[in-house]
Amino acid sequence: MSISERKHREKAFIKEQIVNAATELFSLYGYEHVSMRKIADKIEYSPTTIYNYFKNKNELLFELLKQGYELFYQTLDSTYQTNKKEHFDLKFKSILSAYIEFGLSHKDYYKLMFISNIDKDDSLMGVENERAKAFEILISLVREGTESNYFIHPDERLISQMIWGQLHGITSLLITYKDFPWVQHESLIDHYLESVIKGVKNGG
Amino acid sequence: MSISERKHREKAFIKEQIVNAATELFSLYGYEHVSMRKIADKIEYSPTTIYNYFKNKNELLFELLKQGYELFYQTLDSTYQTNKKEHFDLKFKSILSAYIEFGLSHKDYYKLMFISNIDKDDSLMGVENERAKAFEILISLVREGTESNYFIHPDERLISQMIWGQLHGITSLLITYKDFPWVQHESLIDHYLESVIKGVKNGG
Amino acid sequence: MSISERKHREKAFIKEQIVNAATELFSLYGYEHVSMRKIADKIEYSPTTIYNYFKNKNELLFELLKQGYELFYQTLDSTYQTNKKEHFDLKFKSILSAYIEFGLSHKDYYKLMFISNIDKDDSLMGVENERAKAFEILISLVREGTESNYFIHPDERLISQMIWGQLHGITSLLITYKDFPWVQHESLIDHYLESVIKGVKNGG
Amino acid sequence: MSISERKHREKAFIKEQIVNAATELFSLYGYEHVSMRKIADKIEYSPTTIYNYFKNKNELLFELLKQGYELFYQTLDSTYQTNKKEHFDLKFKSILSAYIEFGLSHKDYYKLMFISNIDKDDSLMGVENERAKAFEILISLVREGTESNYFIHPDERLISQMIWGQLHGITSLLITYKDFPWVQHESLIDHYLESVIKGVKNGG
DNA sequence: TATGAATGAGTTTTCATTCAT
DNA sequence: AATGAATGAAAACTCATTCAT
Repeated sequence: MSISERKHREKAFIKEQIVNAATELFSLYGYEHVSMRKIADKIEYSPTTIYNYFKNKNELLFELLKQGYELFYQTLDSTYQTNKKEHFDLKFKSILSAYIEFGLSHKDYYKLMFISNIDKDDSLMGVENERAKAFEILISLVREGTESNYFIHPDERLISQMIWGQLHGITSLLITYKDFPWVQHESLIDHYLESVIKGVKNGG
Repeated sequence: MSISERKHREKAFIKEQIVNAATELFSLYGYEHVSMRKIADKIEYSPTTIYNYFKNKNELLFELLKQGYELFYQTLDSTYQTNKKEHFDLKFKSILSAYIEFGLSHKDYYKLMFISNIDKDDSLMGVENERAKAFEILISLVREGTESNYFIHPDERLISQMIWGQLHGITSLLITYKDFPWVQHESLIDHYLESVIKGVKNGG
Repeated sequence: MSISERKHREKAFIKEQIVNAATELFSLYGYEHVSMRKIADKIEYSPTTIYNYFKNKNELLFELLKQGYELFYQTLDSTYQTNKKEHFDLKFKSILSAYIEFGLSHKDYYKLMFISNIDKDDSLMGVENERAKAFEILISLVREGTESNYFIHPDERLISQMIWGQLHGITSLLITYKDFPWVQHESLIDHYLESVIKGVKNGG
Repeated sequence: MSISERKHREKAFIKEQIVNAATELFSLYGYEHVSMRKIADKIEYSPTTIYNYFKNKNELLFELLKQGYELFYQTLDSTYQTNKKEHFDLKFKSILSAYIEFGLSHKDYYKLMFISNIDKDDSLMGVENERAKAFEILISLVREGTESNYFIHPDERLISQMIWGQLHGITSLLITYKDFPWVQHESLIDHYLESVIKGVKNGG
């Protein structure tokens, strides 16, 4: 390993530390309530140091969201690849399931990515494209379904938007209303998915 | 109209102005990003004046949420009353429709009530009860359905939580992602409702 | 009683109420920590009303101090009158005792009059004269003593200033350090007075 | 001098500047009337800077009082050490004299330490112990006196409280009533001390 | 590269006071 | 005489950010 490479890795490591600390704190207390100092304290660096890695707080958020969307994409994609050869029913359900699973396993990211309406700087617009890449998986799967007349409606945009809505609904509620008297999570999600599929699937 | 009554109305009017300005600004920029000064500027009063009507920023939020939940309740209840005698299918759909309609007609309120995860002061706990009252309508309607074996599952809590999830999903997405290339709203919502009902309704 | 007299009395009554409330609150929480609103609340009038009786907060303090000095004067004077014919020893001691007694019985006043260093508006200068009147009693008594060579020093100003210092010392400490582990108050004061007298009195 | 040491000194220097400015202003106008901005203005820094050195206004007061009590202790202790071997009369008088001297030389400190009744935060309780340390000197000296039957009363607590009262009396009056027509200071204090000693000393 | 020092802009809130009625 | 409404001024404090080293 060359010297410059080692330095590069160290640098990436600190950056990663910062992003991790920020993700946790942002999710825990909300973006607005987390000061640069608090992030710095958590990783035991000075606040100034963060500015050596990120131009400002917003860029830090940007990086964080990029990683979130990347992880989101990886999650959906790997599910997709794993089930590629399976029957459509299974493929479809596994993707829906993966979406919810992602949200509940990475509440921090999901909140920042899909719930919080953070005042996006112009510089933040970039990440929207990242999100699109992940959605493409869902859309192409739906397209596959429409082609074989699987869904109640032939418009793939309509169907995928409906599905996104339903997936987002339960995911965001479970995250936001942690203390609501939900029925048992697993059972709720199971029935929810069944219902969603029943709702969009052709026939009865 | 007596003098005291006029005064009372004036006072109520200013309070209303404050709440309206706050609602709009909170929803637009987020509770944290809206200062008392900004609210005051909007209604062209001094910041101090707001404190003559509300003890502090949190109480202002409280009032605002209370009004939101009240309106939410009224909306659902009037829909319920209107369709009381109708066939269950119609009754049921009209309530679901009313929920989404409320969210889209009062985006500001909906955001503050169901999307923003505002750090609620203890003093704010009161409004949670207001919300419960509104939900009671949905729940009792679902109960009516379960009694006649309308739904795929006999547990009214399960069914109503699923329905809330689905309603919240589309409503919050449409509000949060205003600029997303949605298919035509009306058509989307129509199909969405059909799908939700198909998904939870017994039989095929 | 004429109508104007009744009105005059009512007016005086409210003024008195205000002064009483203010005295209590000022002493309890400190002049700076008592707002006009708090005084108003206590007497169940509006803050504005106070301004119908006093030009501003400082004038209210002025009135209050005036009453305090008046009471101080009355206390010393009545003690003086009562013991006029007594032996000098007794007369003298009773005045010293009355001073301390006044302080401890009217901690509120004493604090405001002799301890707090309130930023006296020019308008407040007037009360200083009131205080002088009260001191005059002490001084004239001391003068009587010096004339009969009672004290260790012939200068009546010197002696009375020394005595004031000693009286103020114990009085202010007992008021300010309420929680100090004092020996029993009565005994402390008794011995204190004995000591003061022994200290300034001629002979042994 | 190493670089880190220089930095350390600079930091200590600014802290000292802040404390000095605060001491003077607090004493002059009262703790409540001095804003962080006013202190900052005096030392020509921004108000924020003060917060880089002290957590808040109360901590600044705390530091200041700590220094005051430390100086108080040093003053009494060095007087005590210097006169350790002297005759009790001299030793005793020199301590009394040192107390008054301290008050008049450091009026600002004395006011804040013994006259102002500042609403002490819980965090401030610590300094009370500092004060006790200083008093210990006076008390132990008195104890020495009582053991040899020097005083009019065998209770060392009684005697030391009486003495404190008398010392505080003249000191606080001279500080508070700067403009009172005092007889010549030096002479007043001399006679005062003589009188205090005569008052508590056995025999005549 | 890491950071200590510094700050401008902004936050919520309190208060004495005025004015029209 | 009493007061509701309104406000300018100021308070303590926080924060993202810059700069020199």
